[in-house]
Amino acid sequence: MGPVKNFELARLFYEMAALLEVKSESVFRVRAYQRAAQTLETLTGDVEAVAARRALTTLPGIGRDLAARIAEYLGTGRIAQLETLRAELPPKFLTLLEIRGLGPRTAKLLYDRLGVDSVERLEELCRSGEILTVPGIRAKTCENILKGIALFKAGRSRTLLSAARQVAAQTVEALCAHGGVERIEVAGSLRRLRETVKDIDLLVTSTDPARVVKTLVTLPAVIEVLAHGDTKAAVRHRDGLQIDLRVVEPEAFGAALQYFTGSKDHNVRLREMARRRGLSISEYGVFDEKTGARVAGATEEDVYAAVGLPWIPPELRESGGEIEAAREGRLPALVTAAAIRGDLHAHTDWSDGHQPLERLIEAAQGRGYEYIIVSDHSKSATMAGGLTIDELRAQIQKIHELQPRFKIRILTGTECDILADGAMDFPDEVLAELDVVLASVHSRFRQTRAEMTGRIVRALENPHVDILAHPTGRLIGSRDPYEVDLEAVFAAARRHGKAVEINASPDRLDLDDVHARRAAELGIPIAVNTDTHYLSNLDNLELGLGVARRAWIGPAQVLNARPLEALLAWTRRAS
DNA sequence: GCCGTTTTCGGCCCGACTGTTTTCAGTCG
Repeated sequence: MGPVKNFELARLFYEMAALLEVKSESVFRVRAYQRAAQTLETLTGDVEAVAARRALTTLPGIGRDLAARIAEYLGTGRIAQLETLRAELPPKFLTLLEIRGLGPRTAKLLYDRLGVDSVERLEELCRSGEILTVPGIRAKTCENILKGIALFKAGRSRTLLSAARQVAAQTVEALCAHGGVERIEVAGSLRRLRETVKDIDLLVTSTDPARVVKTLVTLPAVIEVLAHGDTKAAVRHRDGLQIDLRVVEPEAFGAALQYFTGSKDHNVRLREMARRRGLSISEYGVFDEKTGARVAGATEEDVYAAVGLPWIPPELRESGGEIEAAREGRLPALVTAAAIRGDLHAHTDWSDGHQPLERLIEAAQGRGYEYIIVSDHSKSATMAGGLTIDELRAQIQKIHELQPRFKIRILTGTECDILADGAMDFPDEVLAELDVVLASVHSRFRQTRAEMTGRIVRALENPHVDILAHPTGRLIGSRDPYEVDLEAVFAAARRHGKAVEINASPDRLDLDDVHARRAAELGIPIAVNTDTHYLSNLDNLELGLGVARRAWIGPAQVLNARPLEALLAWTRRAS
């Protein structure tokens, strides 16, 4: 898969940035490495291909020197400068920087003075009190470091978007219930719909700021107050999420919303643009540097307009080319829920779903869909109650009987296992009886990269297969993607006219944003499916659409945004 | 280390809160 090298290099550049920061190198030099890492992380094409075209320096933030480092890595698998930097510090030193509240300065100070080289050693020194011998470290700092260590040990995992959305909704409701809130919005990575988030950013206008801040810090679900000022508070929620609250003036709300939505890198880019125009942007507004007059700030549209840009959807604000696209008037029109005409991945109690066929159909019709698939598991998926051929045929018969009672079109289908050798779990003549065939991997996850890639490519060669479901098999936070060359998989999908799925299950979100963007750029139709097992899962569509929007995908690229007839014409295509 | 609709040199985003400080550095977002 092409982006593997992109990500490897991004990680190495982040590491170099951290090492340089510890060495007290120029913050601008550090930032240059961070920006290059960011560029590599969001690059949808293959960095090796860019290097082959000798076009590395055309990438934003990558100049002569960093291009040379990239070329060095692609050529030799090493970066000499990085190895020199690593040699100057103990191997586990950088993990110290993952402790909240402990930055590069203090970590280096503790290393120089006391030889702190690991989290374990740091904890010993805090507990023994020896750390207090270091100038500038007193009891409070020691206490904060111990808290940070506890947090670090408790697990550094980020929270799933779906869970964070619930906490955010509850918190908003609680704040509104206790008065003082005029307007409240969720900002941050939650608003950008990142797949996981680390904290919840809330933005409020208020007639009584102190009251709102007070409400937050005293909420029963809050287990720790991290900061508590006049217009700002930060607390830890009992489920581990940090919640940051800011109270702002109405005339600055747009500027504050823009600022707190981020991403940080997007904002830096925007502020640089502003500087070049003699403007300065902060969370309080856009200001003329000469006169100090506020020129924008009430709405986000104003803020972007002040630097000559159209409003940019939050999902795109990842410094992945959106500012250039905005400047050139080629921002995509992103897919919305209104464009979705049906769901192409759903289960019933015929396999491992929890609702009868009829309930699924009613619920889908109730959502205003034109069509709903019934795609239960195939026979080899025994754990998931996969259907035998006879059962599948009985289900098809049942669907034909039910159809006249419903306006919505019920599509017959299967989520058919791709067997270890790439054969499909149902024979071709059975697959041919279905409207839509999903193919997916549910077993033998540990095959080699070559085996897994060949397995999936073979499945895509089957003329009856329509959609590759959850293409990488990852479960966020619990199971890594299986080893697979996605670039080869996408090439096969394109060659054989198949679609790939964005699976909207909260812990799947598979494809992810970067790979979905790549697939869509290749012209592969994208199915945004919920993989519903419980009826409430139909609401997960929003999460899948979040991924699609972050992948710059418009309605024309979404398979299940097509009208029924167009969809059926596509599934009946000659392969 | 990067970059240019003020510049190929001299800049590089902005502010709140905390803890340890008599004026500010570090950290975070």
